[in-house]
This record gives sequence, C-alpha cells and structure tokens, in this order.
Amino acid sequence: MPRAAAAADVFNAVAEPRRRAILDELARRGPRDVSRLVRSLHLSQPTVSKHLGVLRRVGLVSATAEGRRRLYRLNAAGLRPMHDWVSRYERFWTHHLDRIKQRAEGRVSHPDSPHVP
Amino acid sequence: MPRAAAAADVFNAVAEPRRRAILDELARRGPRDVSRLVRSLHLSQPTVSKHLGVLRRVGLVSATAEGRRRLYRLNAAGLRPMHDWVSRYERFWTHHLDRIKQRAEGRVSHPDSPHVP
DNA sequence: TTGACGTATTCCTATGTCGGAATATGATTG
DNA sequence: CAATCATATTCCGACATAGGAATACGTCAA
Repeated sequence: MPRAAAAADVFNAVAEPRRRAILDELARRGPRDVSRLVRSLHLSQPTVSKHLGVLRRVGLVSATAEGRRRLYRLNAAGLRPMHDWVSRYERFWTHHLDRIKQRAEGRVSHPDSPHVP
Repeated sequence: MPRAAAAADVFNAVAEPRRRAILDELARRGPRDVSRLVRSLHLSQPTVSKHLGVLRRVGLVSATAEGRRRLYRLNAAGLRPMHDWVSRYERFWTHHLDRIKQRAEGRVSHPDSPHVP
C-alpha cells in the first residue's frame, strides 16, 4: 500500500513544511488572501493554492470569497487531535528524567496483557 | 519534487498511523522487542521492523541488542519539536473563542511587514 | 465587451512511499 | 556443524506526491 494521502488527515497534511509555514502565517497575521501568501512565503501561486487546497480538505483552513480574491483563515481547532496525541508524551521530558527511566525500565518483560493505564 | 522522505523528520515519521501505534505501545508498556510488537499490533514482522527503522532514523526510538532479540525503547524527547510547534496553536481553542476571533479578524489588511510577535 | 487580475486546475515527471514475499544476517541451541 | 529463532533487508508493484508550466475560470474595471 502507498502512503496515505496528504489530504487524508491532519498529521499528513502538516507533515509538509510549507503547509506549516502557511498555517504559521495565518496564525500570526490573521486571514490572508492567496497572493499575499505567495508574496510573504516566496512560493509560486499554484503551489500555494494547492497547499491551501489540502489544508482546506482536512479542515485546517476555511476560505471565503471576497470579490475576486479568496480570503483564507486558520481553523486551528483542527490541530487539536494532533496536540492531544503529542501531549500524552509531554510527561516524558518534563518531570525528572530519572523517574521516567525507572518507570519505563521497571516493566520490561511481562506477557502481552490487557491494557494497564 | 516528490513528497519528503518519511525518515526526513519527526513530522513525516509520525504521519503514519502504525508508527504512532508503535510509539504508543512503547510508551504504555515500556521497552519491547520486535516480536512482541508484532503480536500486540497485529502487523507482519517486516512491517514492524521497517517502521522501527524509520523511527530510529529520526531518533524517536533506540535499540539495544539483547541476545538475539533487539529491545526498542521510546525516545520521547524527539517529539518535542512537534509538541512545541502545535502548542503554539493551543491558545486558539482554549481561552474564549470570541477573543481569538476578534484578535485574528482585527488585523486583516496591512502591507506585508516585519514579523510582529 | 474586452482585457487584466486573482485563483484554481490540469498535465507532467521524478521520486518516495507502504506492504508482501522472499531472502539474508546473526545469535542460540542441540 | 546444523537447525532454529529473531530480526533486518531486498525486491517488487500500486500509488500518491510536490513542483513547474500551461491553462481554465471567475470577477472586476475601462
């Protein structure tokens, strides 16, 4: 099987650095039309439009027609699943490293067993 | 240009759901050898080995030879850049939505200007 | 209406993917 | 040594990508 479509989910969409750059720009500057993004990110217009398309399909941005330009705005809530997932790992680097190590190393060899939170 | 290599960086590595599953398993159960992961994740052995290879190349896991098996352990610190990035968006869904909206909509049309944190 | 502008879409190509099957490598046991 | 176990690697095929160039589409202005 090939790799999942970039437009399949937020994790894949955000794996592309230029798409993160677009999100960063929208977060920092607020809603922006395409040509504005083209100028500030130094990318070609089709490239920007395509990336915006992907971001729109996964729900990370939304567009509203504004005359002949299209205003894109961030929908940051779409990042929540990713934030939730990665945050579960936060405890591994905050809180003393020693305790983590202990904890991880403490439970090395048991048979596969029902989940133990 | 084609899509970036999965082993290029943490974002790409983690875009694949089975790799997240492996990380989750290591986080939950502690260090594990390959065949253990094969059993608990219901994937083929080569598949698991390949995914572990990617995770190892981006520094998310490390392996230590243990007789003829190989013990893999989570290196969660590798997720920090991703956590840092996505956390910058947290404020958009915590804190009252209204204030966010205002703030974002307030700065709609200015010329491209030097970064304003 | 005509033309210019802003944006989206299509076609192309080089490339990277992921899984399965088969096989290679390496350690252990008899 | 031979057989076996645990893991890694290679080769394959089907497929999705990302960018560039060209072009289509929709809207505004003269």
